[in-house]
Amino acid sequence: MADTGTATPRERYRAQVRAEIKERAWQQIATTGASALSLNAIAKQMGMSGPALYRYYANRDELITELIRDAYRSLADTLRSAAEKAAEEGSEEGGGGLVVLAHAVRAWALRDPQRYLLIYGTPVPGYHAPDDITAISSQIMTLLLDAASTTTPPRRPETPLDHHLATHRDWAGDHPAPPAVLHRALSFWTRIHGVLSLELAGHFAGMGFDPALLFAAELDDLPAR
Amino acid sequence: MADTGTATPRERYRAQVRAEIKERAWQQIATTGASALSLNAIAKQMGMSGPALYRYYANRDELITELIRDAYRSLADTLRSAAEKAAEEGSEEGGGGLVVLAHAVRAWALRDPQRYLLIYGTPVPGYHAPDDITAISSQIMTLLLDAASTTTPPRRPETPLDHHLATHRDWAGDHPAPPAVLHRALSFWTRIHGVLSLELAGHFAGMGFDPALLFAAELDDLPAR
DNA sequence: TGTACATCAGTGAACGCGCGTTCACTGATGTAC
DNA sequence: TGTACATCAGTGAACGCGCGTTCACTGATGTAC
Repeated sequence: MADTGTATPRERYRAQVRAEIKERAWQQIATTGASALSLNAIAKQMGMSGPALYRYYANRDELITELIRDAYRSLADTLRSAAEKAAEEGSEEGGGGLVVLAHAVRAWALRDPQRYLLIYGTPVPGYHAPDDITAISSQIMTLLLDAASTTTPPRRPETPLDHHLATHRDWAGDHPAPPAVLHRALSFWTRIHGVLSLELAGHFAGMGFDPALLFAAELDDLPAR
Repeated sequence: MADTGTATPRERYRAQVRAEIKERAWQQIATTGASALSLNAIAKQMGMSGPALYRYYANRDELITELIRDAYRSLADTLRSAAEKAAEEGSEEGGGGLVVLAHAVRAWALRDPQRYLLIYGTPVPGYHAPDDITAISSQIMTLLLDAASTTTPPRRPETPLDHHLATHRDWAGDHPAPPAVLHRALSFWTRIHGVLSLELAGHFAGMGFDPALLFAAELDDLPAR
């Protein structure tokens, strides 16, 4: 996919088939959920026999891992470009870059709900993610922290959580954000997820209100402004 | 279970076995997730043959339905008794009864994470809940609305969400709560779920902070106070 | 209190299914001289 | 440009497994007279 220029025809073909397998896998996840992902079913859909897939993925777990990796990467890319756009426009009204980021996440999640749920939903039983995936997911946290930092410093008394976060900030790595910003980023993340995951899981169905407005309202009063 | 007094020995035995089946089912769900629930495995654990379970549950779906029903009922009971306790103590500091309710939900969820996730997590693929379950889940919403009503009326300008909720309140039934209270109840629900579901799904693992403090902080600035 | 019958729990065999995965093999595609 | 060989995609058969569910049957428990 990346450098098709230097690739041999065989390599190009391989990449193509791998891509199609993933595409079918996403379709299947969208209808039956991730835990029911079946290699044989994918092969049948592609007009191949089951064992043929083992030329492309060592086993089922490797395929799922690649799907999760792709999902994380796609989300990180989406956030990155949204952050850049926010920086260019210099839109400081409201919650700074965070609001732009939030709507980017929401759009990304609604475009393909199962992709969001594969990452942030109930974990696939018996599956454990490899290390490089946690690395990408911490990239995402960094993007959130950057965006949360673009607002003016807090003008509020220190909370117990601030105090706690000052010394419990493994997840922030060496990011220079102060506790109030860490709090802001965590609130941002959990509130977005709260609305989004209930919406995607269908828990607002039949309730009669527009989730988009609740989503926006939850962003309107993030802490530390 | 309810009236063992008037029950014949056979009825009592039946109820007992049904209860044990459910107990084993919960154990199984706790380790492998709900989508992997297997009747045969439960039977084996109980030292019976697989088909024997069909004396007690018509099929797998009926068992899952009962588990979900029990979970909803248990949550509703927990909320109800927490609300009563809050009313007795008359604890109006902080967020009124909502804070008490929130901690009741959190304790309930942590006691058995998979039970919470069975209700509010990613839906079990291919399963659709019967009507009486939505009835219990709307009881829960009513309890939230009651608790959200115990605080003083809002002193803030009307938001777009308030405006929207004034005419989009199917879920509130004939509850007399004004839009600001509806907003408060929805925020309460989604924020609780945001922190709790990420925590239960293990997404805070390795981040190094205490989810309880974030949970408390999210309740500290609910809207409409 | 004892006998005849009905009810019901549980068994074992069986059906059909789909799964992940392995293995030996065929046939096409690319590579080296 | 042509031949000999290596690489690699894909097949079909097979293994072992566990699943939900049905069915005819045994044996114990309760009920009616």
